[in-house]
Amino acid sequence: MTPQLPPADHLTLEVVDLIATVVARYHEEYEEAAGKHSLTGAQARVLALLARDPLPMRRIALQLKCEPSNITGIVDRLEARGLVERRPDPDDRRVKLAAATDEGRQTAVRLRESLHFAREPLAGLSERERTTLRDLLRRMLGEDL
Amino acid sequence: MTPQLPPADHLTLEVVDLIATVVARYHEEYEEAAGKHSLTGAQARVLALLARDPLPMRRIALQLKCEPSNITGIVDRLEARGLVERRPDPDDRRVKLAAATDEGRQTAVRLRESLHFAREPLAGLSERERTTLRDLLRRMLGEDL
DNA sequence: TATTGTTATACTCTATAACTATA
DNA sequence: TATAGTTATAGAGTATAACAATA
Repeated sequence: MTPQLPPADHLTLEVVDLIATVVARYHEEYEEAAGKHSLTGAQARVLALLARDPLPMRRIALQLKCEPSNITGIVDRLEARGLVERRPDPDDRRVKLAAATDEGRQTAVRLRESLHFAREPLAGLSERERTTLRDLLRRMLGEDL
Repeated sequence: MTPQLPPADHLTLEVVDLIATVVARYHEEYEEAAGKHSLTGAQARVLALLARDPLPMRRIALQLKCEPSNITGIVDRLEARGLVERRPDPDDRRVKLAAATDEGRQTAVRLRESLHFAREPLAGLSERERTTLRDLLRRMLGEDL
């Protein structure tokens, strides 16, 4: 069953609305930044993941919360552009490890640098305010961080 | 040119990371809530818009920030399910107004009620904290609200 | 038998360009 | 001629089901 919630007061609805705006703004900027590198959002997310560590295809699907069959195509397209490569896993010959190439890592870094969202607006807040914001967001998100 | 930003400090990066988590969480819940009503995310967003007011196709595209040609298909599918209907605009015969049906409005209400995100976690904050969060988010988002 | 990655299929969303009917 | 909505098309993401190789 869906948990029952008390009727939301005006203040809560206002905060929910602000969060929805943040979400919309964040997504626009992410897609725009990806587009500047001729990447789709999904490709950019996978590349950002692989820039940290090589991962089995299955693990990528878990991170993106989509079916493993979809990852095949996304990695195919990244591989065709030389940003990612597939390597065998020495421990399990069923597994393929997707890994970012040097060029892929460079692209990931430039992508992250072009993602100004939240960084630019946060510059308008004092350190004390940013700390408050951090603590409130942490409590909102709960223990599972 | 992309505006130059000072190198981000640890605190700022942490807040950016928390916001990214909020964004991811919000999207998961939105898609899940839409799915429970057999709607895609795009269909749910359009339905939510039309539940407030009838809109010309063009205006829907502006709100969703996509090409007008895409709206045709989305409204087609909502119309096929009886959630939305197309009406002529008496003032301009080129324009078609998309409007939610009674059933569409009911679905929109249930959709919004099943969107617990941000409402549930916010319940853990005091009114004073929610006010602080609201003010900080407002300042982050700037004047263009 | 179970698991990993892939293929095949179908649907939706997306942008682009061409078309129609109005203005 | 300009605009609103549509159609046609192609590419990408998504889920489902079936498959080969490996465990």
